[in-house]
Amino acid sequence: MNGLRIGETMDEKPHFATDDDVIPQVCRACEARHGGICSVLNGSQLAVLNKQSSKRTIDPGTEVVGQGENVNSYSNILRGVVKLSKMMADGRQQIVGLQFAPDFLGRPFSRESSLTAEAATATEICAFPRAAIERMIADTPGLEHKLYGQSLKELDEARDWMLTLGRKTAREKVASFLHLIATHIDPEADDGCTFDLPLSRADIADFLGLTIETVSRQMTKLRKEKVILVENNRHVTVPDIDRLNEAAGND
Amino acid sequence: MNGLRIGETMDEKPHFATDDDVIPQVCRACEARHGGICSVLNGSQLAVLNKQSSKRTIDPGTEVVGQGENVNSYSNILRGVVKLSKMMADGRQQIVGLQFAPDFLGRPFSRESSLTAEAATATEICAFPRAAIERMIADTPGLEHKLYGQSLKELDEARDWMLTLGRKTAREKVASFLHLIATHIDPEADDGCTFDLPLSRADIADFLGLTIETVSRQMTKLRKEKVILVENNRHVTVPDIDRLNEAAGND
DNA sequence: CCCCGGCTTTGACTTTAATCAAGGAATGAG
DNA sequence: CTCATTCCTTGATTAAAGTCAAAGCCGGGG
Repeated sequence: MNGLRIGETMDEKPHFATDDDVIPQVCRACEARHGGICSVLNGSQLAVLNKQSSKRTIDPGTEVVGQGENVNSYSNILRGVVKLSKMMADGRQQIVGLQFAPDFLGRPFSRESSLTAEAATATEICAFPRAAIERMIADTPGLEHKLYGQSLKELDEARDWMLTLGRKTAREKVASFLHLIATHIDPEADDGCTFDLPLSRADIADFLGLTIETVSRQMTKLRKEKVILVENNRHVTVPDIDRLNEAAGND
Repeated sequence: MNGLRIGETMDEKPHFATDDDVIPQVCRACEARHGGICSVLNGSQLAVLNKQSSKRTIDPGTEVVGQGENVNSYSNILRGVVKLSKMMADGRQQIVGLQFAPDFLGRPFSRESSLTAEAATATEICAFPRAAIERMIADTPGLEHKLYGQSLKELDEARDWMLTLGRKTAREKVASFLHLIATHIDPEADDGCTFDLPLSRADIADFLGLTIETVSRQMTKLRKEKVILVENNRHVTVPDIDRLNEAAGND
């Protein structure tokens, strides 16, 4: 990105340590210290945040924040998949994003959530009080930079998905979804990856703007054409990611 | 938002002026100094930027940036409407956002544009070289904060639109579009607003994930039901914005 | 082990929007 | 003014996805 400091740890160098250099014990092995927002914080900032943070495990299907609710905490996703969705008054629902570890969960500077965040799989988060984060953002430009970066990434993803929702066929939509999951869950495998779907057919339908039945039919077709292999409904193998990508309409 | 300085002008106060207080002549009446990113810059910063900036008028249908092109400048929209769109290899297109004055146009920290920006109406922009803005972002936290704010706004809008694309009927989509334009072009009018559509039927179709014919049919229906009045294809009057909002599925 | 519940698949039929095909207004050039 | 072009509307037909209904699969509890 630009010239801002990325907050590398100085653990290795033997020198006279200050508070800023000491990483709290619980943070050391934490996923969020890698790619997450905590990677731009120094030791004393981590210590401050850590004192107010609480780790929570969330069962699939449990809401983290509800649409229209007041938000009093933000969090880092440490494990699992969180779905962000919007609901219309008559119950129609659309999933507008999926978040994976170590994403930051929450929309800064907005008291009321315009969407629902719900665990799709077993999920672990590290939650902070609203005020603690906002104070830290205000006097840590690097943190705001990091958050800005995530929001730009989410914006790119949202716009990609708008193309999928508006212009792709049911078949292409399902293939696009499988491709999205494949590249997020099994990022290294360029060829022949395998994973468990984090979403039920109903969730997939809500993500793709389709019905359960249509998702099921298209999955069956892709299976019969050997673009994917499916075991036990949830477990998918993609023998050739390029073929899947082609089925998704990305030439 | 938070406690960051919003960069108010000090023109009025009689005191010993520094360079920072003097607003360049051309910026004084500029829309971007109001809500745009220039509102967080001081006089000397505006002067620096101003020296490298160029105002340009862009005809409808002209590309500002092309999908896949390298980006070497960013700009402020001073007048008009810019459409952001994505195209698939086979020509299917989706408009993924509309930008109005005084929005900032460009995606910081990405060399290559993932979308096309094209003037929808006669548009005026103030363009800056890439490097000038990025340097200024790096040492002006208030500027990055402002840009972050715009990106969060765009993300909210993108997600709202995902619900429209994925879950609304053709009628609701068209009504949603009209509502969006009504609230952006004629923001004060709570009741009985009137405006010119900035987009052709083809563009509206590309924004809504529909065909031209379906857009036209739904416009006709809404006209026959007196939800809207249409003159000369482009000029629309909304007698009751709540009825339009209801037709858009927002109860 | 079997039964029950939820999730998923499959089939028959309906509905919505897309496609194909004319025809009609508005705009601009000559 | 007239013609040509582009944009928009309307109608008839088709295709894609939705709805309704039933049956299969899988996992957990008794």
